[in-house]
Amino acid sequence: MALADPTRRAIFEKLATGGSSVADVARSLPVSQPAISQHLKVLKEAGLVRDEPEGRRRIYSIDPAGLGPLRQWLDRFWEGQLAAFKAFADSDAAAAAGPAKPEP
Amino acid sequence: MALADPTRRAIFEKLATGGSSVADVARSLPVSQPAISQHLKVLKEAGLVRDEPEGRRRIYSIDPAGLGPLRQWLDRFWEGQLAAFKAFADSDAAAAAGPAKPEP
DNA sequence: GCTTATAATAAGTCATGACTTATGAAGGCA
DNA sequence: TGCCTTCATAAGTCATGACTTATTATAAGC
Repeated sequence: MALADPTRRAIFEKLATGGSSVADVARSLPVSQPAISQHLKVLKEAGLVRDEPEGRRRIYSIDPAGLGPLRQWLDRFWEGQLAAFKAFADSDAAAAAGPAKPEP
Repeated sequence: MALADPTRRAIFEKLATGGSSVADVARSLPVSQPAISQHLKVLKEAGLVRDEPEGRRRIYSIDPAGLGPLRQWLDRFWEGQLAAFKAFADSDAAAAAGPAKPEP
């Protein structure tokens, strides 16, 4: 998971507010510029980020094409949780704790 | 993030199909029993899993009380993505690529 | 041409954490 | 009580990866 690292999530959220140059991202975080470049490389390979040269700078921004697969991934993940909840609802523990939700 | 590790996700998904003993989980994965116990400890501290003694075994299962916060976390996270998408929709790149979604 | 700004790569350090084997603790059963 | 099963903890190994400094490449301005 490319978004497991907190620094990478911070970079991602920073870019969520709009495209930024590498130096701009580096200034907003307590890490060096090469570290930012390395993180951006990972994010780019994961399809979550795109870059575009602008003069001698390079503007990074969220890649909207990557949001779809990410969304699907999260949805699939969450379906697992719902299945788990259903398994719980059908279990004895649910009866003991009191039903939090009526059976559909 | 307690679910960053793939082994821990496998354990979580295993428990999503129903409560299991530690040995049962260990049999379903190519890691030793102590490793499973250590992972379960992390998941338990994260509030994602609960345990209950049953005889000399210990049954672990998804903690439904932890699903709410997890859901909120995912939702907040995804809101960030939507904001990013909106930022993209308002940008020049969106105009160049063609609007994927009309402005609300 | 040369210098400066910006970003990527190289190379290496270091902490984190996932895993192992060995051992201890506690419950069920003869 | 002693034995066996089940799980947790201790202690240590080892790989991964996040970070650093140093260097290289490309674009802009003199």
